Amino acid sequence: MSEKPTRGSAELDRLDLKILDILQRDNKTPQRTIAEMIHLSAPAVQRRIRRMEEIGVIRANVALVDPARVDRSITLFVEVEMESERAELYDAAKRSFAAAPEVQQCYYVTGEADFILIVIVRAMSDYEALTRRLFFGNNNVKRFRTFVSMERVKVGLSIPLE
Amino acid sequence: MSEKPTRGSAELDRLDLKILDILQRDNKTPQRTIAEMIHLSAPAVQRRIRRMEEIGVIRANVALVDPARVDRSITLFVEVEMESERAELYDAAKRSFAAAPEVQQCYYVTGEADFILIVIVRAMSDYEALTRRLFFGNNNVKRFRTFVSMERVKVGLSIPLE
DNA sequence: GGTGAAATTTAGAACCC
DNA sequence: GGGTTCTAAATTTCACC
Repeated sequence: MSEKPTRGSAELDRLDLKILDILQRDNKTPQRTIAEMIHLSAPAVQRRIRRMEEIGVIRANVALVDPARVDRSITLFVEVEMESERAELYDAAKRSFAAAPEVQQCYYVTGEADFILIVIVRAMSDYEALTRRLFFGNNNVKRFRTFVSMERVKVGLSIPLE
Repeated sequence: MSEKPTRGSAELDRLDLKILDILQRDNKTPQRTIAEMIHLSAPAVQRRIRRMEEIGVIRANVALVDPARVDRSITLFVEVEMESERAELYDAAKRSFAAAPEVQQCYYVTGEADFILIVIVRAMSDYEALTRRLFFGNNNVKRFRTFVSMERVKVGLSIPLE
């Protein structure tokens, strides 16, 4: 896990965006096929992909798993409001949230809450245990509100590119 | 008296879960390497992956793109509360939310809101335009609250397995 | 950025438990 | 039914222009 030293070469042209658009849908698409789609040669496509991986535009290549099919059917959203705004306490909370495997995503936000967590668990009892650990076990957590997902209307993890 | 093993559907054994655990981190991992890691042969791994793709356990294989690096740096969370609970109106709202490219994820939830949206835009002006389209343009939207992400503390790529 | 050949990976068939 | 060893096809990778 090394930091990326913001190269000046982080610019993406239209062809790079087209490649990303394809890989966001299916990163198993052969470079040859991509090359035909954007009128380039396969090695040129390969070089662009490698560059985007190196500079961190492409964070990872992953398989998306349906939570319901692996017995992790419950998705929850949690708004967390903190008591004190001291940086050390915030950082401690961040670390504890990020360390929990049930916490799939965690964002520090502005608005009527301080953190928004997306939690995936097998059963509500697992969530109850998590709340005791993360929230009731932290004096700096003033309040939290939970929303239980009943339906994933849209799951797209891809970012709209033009 | 024969038991119904419900084979061929969604039964996953420990080896399947181990494979998923690997592919969720890096789906470019060669089958050969996976095979070594879980002490199996490459074709066996290949058959298991193919099966999990066919029955929908693996939803897709994608590249994860850093929004900030493609000039889509603003992530927003929106709680939407509806006026009427009529199914037709809900479905219409679902469709309009899902159809918007800026809406990366949409969930139907229980709690003090009806929908939670995760929105990614280039600039706040894009979000303002989106609110006019989706919320102010829909009489059935009673209220919505927006949270602006200031930091991605944890970016959930994978579902915790095991 | 393009062209070609080599190396790696994936896909498939035959066989065994 | 699932696993293993083999071979063939496809893809990625790396020389070079």
